[in-house]
Amino acid sequence: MHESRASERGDSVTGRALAVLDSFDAEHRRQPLGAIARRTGLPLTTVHRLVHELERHEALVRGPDGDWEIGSKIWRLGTLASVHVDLREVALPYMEDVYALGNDAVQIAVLDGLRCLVVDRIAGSRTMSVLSKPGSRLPLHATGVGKVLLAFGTTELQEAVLGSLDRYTDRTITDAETLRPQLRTIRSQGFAVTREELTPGATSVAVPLRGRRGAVTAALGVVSPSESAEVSKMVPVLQVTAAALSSKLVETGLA
Amino acid sequence: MHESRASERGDSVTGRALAVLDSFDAEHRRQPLGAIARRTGLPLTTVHRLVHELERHEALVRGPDGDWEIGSKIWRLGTLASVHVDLREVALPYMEDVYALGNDAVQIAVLDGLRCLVVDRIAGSRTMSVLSKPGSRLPLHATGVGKVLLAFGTTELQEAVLGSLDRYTDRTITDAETLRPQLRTIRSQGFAVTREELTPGATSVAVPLRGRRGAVTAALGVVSPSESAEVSKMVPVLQVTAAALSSKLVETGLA
DNA sequence: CCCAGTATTCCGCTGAGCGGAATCCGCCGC
DNA sequence: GCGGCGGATTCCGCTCAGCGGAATACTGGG
Repeated sequence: MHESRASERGDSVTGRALAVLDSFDAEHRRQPLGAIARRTGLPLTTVHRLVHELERHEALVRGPDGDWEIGSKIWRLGTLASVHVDLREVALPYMEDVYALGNDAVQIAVLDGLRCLVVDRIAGSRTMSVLSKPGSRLPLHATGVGKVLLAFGTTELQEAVLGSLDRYTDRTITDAETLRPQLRTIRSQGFAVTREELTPGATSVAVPLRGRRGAVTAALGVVSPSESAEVSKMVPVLQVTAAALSSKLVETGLA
Repeated sequence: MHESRASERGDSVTGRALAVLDSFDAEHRRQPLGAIARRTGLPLTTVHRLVHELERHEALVRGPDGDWEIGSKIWRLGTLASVHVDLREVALPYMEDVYALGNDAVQIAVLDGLRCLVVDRIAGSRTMSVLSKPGSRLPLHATGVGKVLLAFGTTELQEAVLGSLDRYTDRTITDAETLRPQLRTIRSQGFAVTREELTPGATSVAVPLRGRRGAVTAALGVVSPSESAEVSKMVPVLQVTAAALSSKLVETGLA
């Protein structure tokens, strides 16, 4: 299926270079040349030329074992993105405050297609290590922050997500008719709770963050071990923080 | 001087696309098309084609005002870079601990050419707001973390940096013969102090972080208002933390 | 040494990329 | 409303940068 010239598939050099970068993810942080070629579907020679060109411009670096990985130039450019500047940088002190109040891991996420994108999390050395890392894309229906984004999302989003609900634990809600009223409750009560729906042993609580025009643009949540989770304590802390943070986000211009 | 075809300047499409991305920095986070063309030196039409291609692949986004900015795809890819995964993610809990002990802003940095690259910093809502943001590139000779990296850097690095020492405040050391013995002291005592050398009112203390083979690969520092800075208290906290963190960094493979 | 897998090099071919020029668009001042 | 200006977009003939199959080199394990 990869027998025709790249140009016959209507892609540009820029597109192909970005496809190379896009072949990297958390499970494929470091890759040999052949793996990149296989994952992109591009001919080996093309990938070979592209990775070397990307290396020349510091977008990729090559480790001592010859494997390729994303270079710090990309990271540095990424710190200019709105998700970093307008959200993460603004939210971080507030997340610190939430963390200081309960020593529970704190995270923020935004909507990204049909998933939520974890923007950052605060986790001291004593908190849960299962917490998803920045850059992770999580299911909307099985995480606190995801449910918030889903509940306050468009009808189209909800229908698309409810159309296929994957299972992660035996607590995951995979029945649309069970989840739909939950979303309505989340909307009205202004917070979401998930109990071991993505990860065994982890309970999370999340609230919406609003940007300009009051639109829900992100979600703030905490994740705790289920046996020590204090939902009724977490909710007011999160809601007060979210109100202050939302004001700040309006100021700094998050869309 | 931009009259010849791009190809006559020996650059590739990939290189030019990356030059477009590279035209963005903290002072030019959002740019109109013409500004990108001016800053890259590429013809307007070329830039026009490239930004639209980059937008197609989510590397750039366009704001409501028509200006271009870095997209979250780049940010997400950046979270795969070693500086993020192997350093920042590992160091963050330790930085939290340092912060919790003194409420002073904490930062980590790595060497990047002849400057230091700020990887992250912890600053609650009550700490100094002049602290440099992730992705900032600071002078080596005028910051605590920078001096550490310089002191433990190669002779070539030191000579290159000592060759031109810019002034930032009236406290900045711009005389190589004053700085050189300082670097030796930093090496032997294992920490660096700067007092208002980059920013009026800010004192910073920093210590080295070591990766594999004991090489200094990063620096950990705190920044406080000069009137409340307690250097003699900060140093042991930083050094103990750095020892623990360095062990961790060896484990996780930071080069 | 042999083999298999991986990375690199080679090179004739051609259409993707080039960019100056023309056109369109939006905003502002009169 | 009009004109001017700055910025963005479109057009299109031209050509060499990019293409990728094939050959070659390299590396590691048996």
